[in-house]
Amino acid sequence: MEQLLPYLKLTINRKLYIKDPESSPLGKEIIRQSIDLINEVGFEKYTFKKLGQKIDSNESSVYRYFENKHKLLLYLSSLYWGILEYRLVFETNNIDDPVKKLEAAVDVVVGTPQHIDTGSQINLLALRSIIIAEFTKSYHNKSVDLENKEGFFEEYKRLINRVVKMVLGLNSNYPYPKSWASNLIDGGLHQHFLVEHFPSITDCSKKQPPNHFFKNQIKGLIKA
Amino acid sequence: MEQLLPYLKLTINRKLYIKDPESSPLGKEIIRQSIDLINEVGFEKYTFKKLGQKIDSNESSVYRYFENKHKLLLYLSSLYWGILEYRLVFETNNIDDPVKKLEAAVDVVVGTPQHIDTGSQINLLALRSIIIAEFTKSYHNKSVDLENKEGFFEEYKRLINRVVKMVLGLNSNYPYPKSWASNLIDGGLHQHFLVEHFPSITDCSKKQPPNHFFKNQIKGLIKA
DNA sequence: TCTTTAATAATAGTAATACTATTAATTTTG
DNA sequence: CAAAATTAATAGTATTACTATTATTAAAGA
Repeated sequence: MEQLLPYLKLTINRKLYIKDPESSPLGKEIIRQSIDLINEVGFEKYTFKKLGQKIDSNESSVYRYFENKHKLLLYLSSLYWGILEYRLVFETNNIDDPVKKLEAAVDVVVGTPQHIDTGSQINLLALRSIIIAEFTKSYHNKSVDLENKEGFFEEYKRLINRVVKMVLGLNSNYPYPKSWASNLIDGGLHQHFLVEHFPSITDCSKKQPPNHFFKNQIKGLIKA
Repeated sequence: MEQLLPYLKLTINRKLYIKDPESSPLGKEIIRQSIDLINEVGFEKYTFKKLGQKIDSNESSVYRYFENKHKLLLYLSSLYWGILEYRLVFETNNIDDPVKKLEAAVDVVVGTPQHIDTGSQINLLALRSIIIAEFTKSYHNKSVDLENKEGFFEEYKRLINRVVKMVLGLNSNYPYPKSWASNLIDGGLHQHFLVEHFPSITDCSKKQPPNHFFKNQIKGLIKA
């Protein structure tokens, strides 16, 4: 199992929270309901005040868990990528054929999220919607480099590097394994977004989801 | 010349501005200096007040041109995509070989921006930096669908659809021409961002820029 | 040239946001 | 059961994204 399980719970960078939200019912409620609220009103209109009301608690109580909403978004993102990493390793572990392995990886990484028991019950579909709509905002700012140094994007990068290995397992001479993998993650989110909001510039749809588009590229990868 | 030139100046949606910034020296200064200022401090910290000071003018004067900074970002984006569309048509017009044509398209669309005379002198490299860092924010919000209906993303979609035609010119049976083209635009920006901030998850660099990565995919497109 | 109009500048003000600080009430734990 | 930790409630601050009003300057028409 590639010593993975210890990650899932543990790797969310401690600097992302003040008090571990997994350590109390209020903390878990903050996560659960933040996902719903951000999904509902969007990250810009989401405030700790509104969240406090929603969870029958208080703005200042939320601030005891998270320094600010930006950090909370980074936390949710890490959670999402962590869950995907878990499923990625789990679901590709026993596949030997490198093509099938990468196909399975694409399905995990850009396909519909499968439920997984993470202790607290979170709405994974809502979480993915948030990631699709808001993840880019978490790094498109002037403090990326600092926050990257602090390790706030480790889960994200680790996931990508797992895909990179699978691409190389398919064709060790392919010159763009990292770009292909990072484009898979980012592009997967983007195609999902287009299906919802800009259907005229994507061939993907509910019936032909984004993972099909990327799996279609795999044969090209072998020869490249 | 595919009746293109009339576009460039004219197509920026009138609803994006209150008073056409091209219609006065102050307006042109607003655009020019906004590009510099956003590039410098980031879109979040960019305010009309700061801009007013920078151009030795006034916050309220800026508001006479743009309803808010979100509209200004949409304006700058349309300007950028409009310029690319112009160059795209111009530089691929005389190429018959569909592979070479698409390669040229990729170079225009994700390569380094070439200077073009747009009347007012704008810093195209700075504008591209803004697009790389901020364009996704212009549609990742709750009003996308409305704003899309209003035509605020026409330049963007038109550019993509021009690339779509070239992909189909190469292989009319390829099932994902739109997704490939939209992924080219979005993924191109993303790879540029990675080169600057997350070099560990991209194979691209200054020497091996993102357009190489996408041109490498073209052969796979023919057989797909 | 004078006058009207339009464009711009200056100032002030408002509602909302993203917090901080303080104190009070409640829970947990040793 | 007392001390410590957690949570709730309230208030306050700096900044932002505007709106409104008035004053000043420039341009354009008669």
